[in-house]
Amino acid sequence: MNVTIKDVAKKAGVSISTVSRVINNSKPVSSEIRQKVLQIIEETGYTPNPVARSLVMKKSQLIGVIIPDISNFFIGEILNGIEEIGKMYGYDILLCNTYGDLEQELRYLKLLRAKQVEGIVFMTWRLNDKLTQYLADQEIPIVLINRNTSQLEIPSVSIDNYKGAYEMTKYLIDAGHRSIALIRNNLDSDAFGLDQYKGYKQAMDECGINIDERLVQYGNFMLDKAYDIVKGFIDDKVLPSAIFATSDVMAIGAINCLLDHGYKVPGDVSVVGFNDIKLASIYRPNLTTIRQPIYDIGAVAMRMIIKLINGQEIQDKVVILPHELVLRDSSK
Amino acid sequence: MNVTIKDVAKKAGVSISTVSRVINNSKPVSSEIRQKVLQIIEETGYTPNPVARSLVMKKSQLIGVIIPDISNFFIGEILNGIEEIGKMYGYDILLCNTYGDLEQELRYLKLLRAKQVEGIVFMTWRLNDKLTQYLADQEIPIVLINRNTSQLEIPSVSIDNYKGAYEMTKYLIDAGHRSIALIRNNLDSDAFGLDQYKGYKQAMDECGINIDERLVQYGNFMLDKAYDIVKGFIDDKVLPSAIFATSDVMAIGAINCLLDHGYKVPGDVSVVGFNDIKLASIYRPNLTTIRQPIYDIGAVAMRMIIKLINGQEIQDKVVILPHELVLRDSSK
DNA sequence: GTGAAAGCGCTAACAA
DNA sequence: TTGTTAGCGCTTTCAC
Repeated sequence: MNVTIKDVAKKAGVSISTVSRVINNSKPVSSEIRQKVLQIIEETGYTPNPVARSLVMKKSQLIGVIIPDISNFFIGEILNGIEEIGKMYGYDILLCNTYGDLEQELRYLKLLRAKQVEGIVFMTWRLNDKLTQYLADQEIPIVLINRNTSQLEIPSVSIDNYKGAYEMTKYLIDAGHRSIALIRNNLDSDAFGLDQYKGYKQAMDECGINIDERLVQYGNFMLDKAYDIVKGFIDDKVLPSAIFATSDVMAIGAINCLLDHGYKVPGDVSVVGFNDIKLASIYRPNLTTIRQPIYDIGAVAMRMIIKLINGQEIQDKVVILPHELVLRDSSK
Repeated sequence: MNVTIKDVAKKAGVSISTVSRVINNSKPVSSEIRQKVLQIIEETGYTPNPVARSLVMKKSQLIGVIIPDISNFFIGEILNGIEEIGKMYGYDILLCNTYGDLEQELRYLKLLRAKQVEGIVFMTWRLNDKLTQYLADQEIPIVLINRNTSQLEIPSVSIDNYKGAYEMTKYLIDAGHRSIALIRNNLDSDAFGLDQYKGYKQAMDECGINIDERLVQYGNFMLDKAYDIVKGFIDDKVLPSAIFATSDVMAIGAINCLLDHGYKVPGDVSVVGFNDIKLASIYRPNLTTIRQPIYDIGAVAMRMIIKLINGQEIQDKVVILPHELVLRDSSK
């Protein structure tokens, strides 16, 4: 059996309230007694039981983190940010992997509340109205990652996907490309995917380039899917001079396909990505991409949650972090 | 305020014990009453408070997972296995990221016990005697990942690193290579690194090949480090015909360096890795490597912990999963 | 400044 | 089969 507050009180010859007071510094305690208690705590190696504490205080020092895929390169980096800030403030992380399944997401949202988590960092591939509404209705703080729900003002942190996609497309156009494929995700309910599409369209429109609908495809974040799409371009003889994939992983899928079929990148086709995950600069050719401050996204989200938990004021509920066009070797 | 067992009892006109019984199926309850209670639970949306439950039962349905780096490619895949099995058995995961720091590891080990986790899955880069002893002394189940501590018989799951390294080296030798560099990790306290070295040495010895000590270097799992090591080979004009890196990431670092300096892989130098992370077959050239069943390692570890928690018998405390030599395009 | 006692929401003897 | 009651380990009034 573990040592409890009772044991400490008995050994110190005081009441448990007194012990509680010295642990929490909640009320003045005469310094002699305080010393004595501290000494006993030291001797016995007593640690307050967080579960009991949770029960009475309805607090847990726990933050729930709901994500669609732990092994995803992008998410791993975000988690680092979340974890580090959490640790800094003494919060632990209850991790929930949903595989993007709505059922799971709702289940976890419920479960986490039951587990007395004090806040939730939520990330999903697609955000439909039902989910948004549900999130908005929660009484514990929730911060969304990578999705801004402009209407309902749920706290969120992301980059400006519209601008990012616009800049990338503009760069490609300025480099002389006229036929530019877009491999985007296939989730229409997904605000950021839509934003990216709008950015692409805007740039194309501004420059008076007609969008060839055959070149706008849904890749659904998957490497293999992107590979197949490019294979389709090749088979259909509509291979563009540039391919813009809205995730680095899809860009790599595209390049792999081109390489496998004897095309040179960027010699024959320029391929660019989005996110700048670690892999983007590991892979050869290095990926031209839009850099998101991935670690910071996690860190900022966590910082927000903690502020929210403490009832601190936050200026902007919707945080937009800066992005950056990174030119590397996969495009020209 | 949330609805509690009391509320349900009152509304159903029964005692809280009865409610508890229908929730847990712990004792027979007449079916009329059961129906009534179930109905009220449905109506009110009542969920038992796990914290209160934890307190009284000293159980939490929580398993602590201590790992050195969430964003590591290898670990992400392991976590998938852990998570999925955990979910299957109703366990949640308390995630702890240590960055391989011993202090953190010990701190978390303590913290997790205090949080009433029922078991711990532990993974670290290096395992010294102090830590091993500490782990062996814990009274809650602990399963080690990727390290087998033969002496103390702590439950663990990994592959046979000795054999894996032996087979890989043998393959290289059989392919005609005589100068084979080994880029290993630099942690001598680390059993599996040592095993890998032994496997390499054994194969070399058997074939009567002298090991050129200049070609055995410490890469510490880091891509950049491996890159620099190969740069060193080039500068020192001791470039071997094959490089065996004990992690895929290091192998990729090596290849990148070779590519950047105008060498062909595998034309000029064969490079092979270890682990077979997803990246190994995404990267071009595809990596020849030793495949570990990464997902399974996590899954099996979790399954073991759960058995241990339930006091079930487990045949082998030290589980060795099968590995496999995967021939791809980075070697010849 | 200190202690007694109530209670957080639940489970599990023990009675009935 | 059901209800009463005593805790689990802690914080927090409320007296003193």
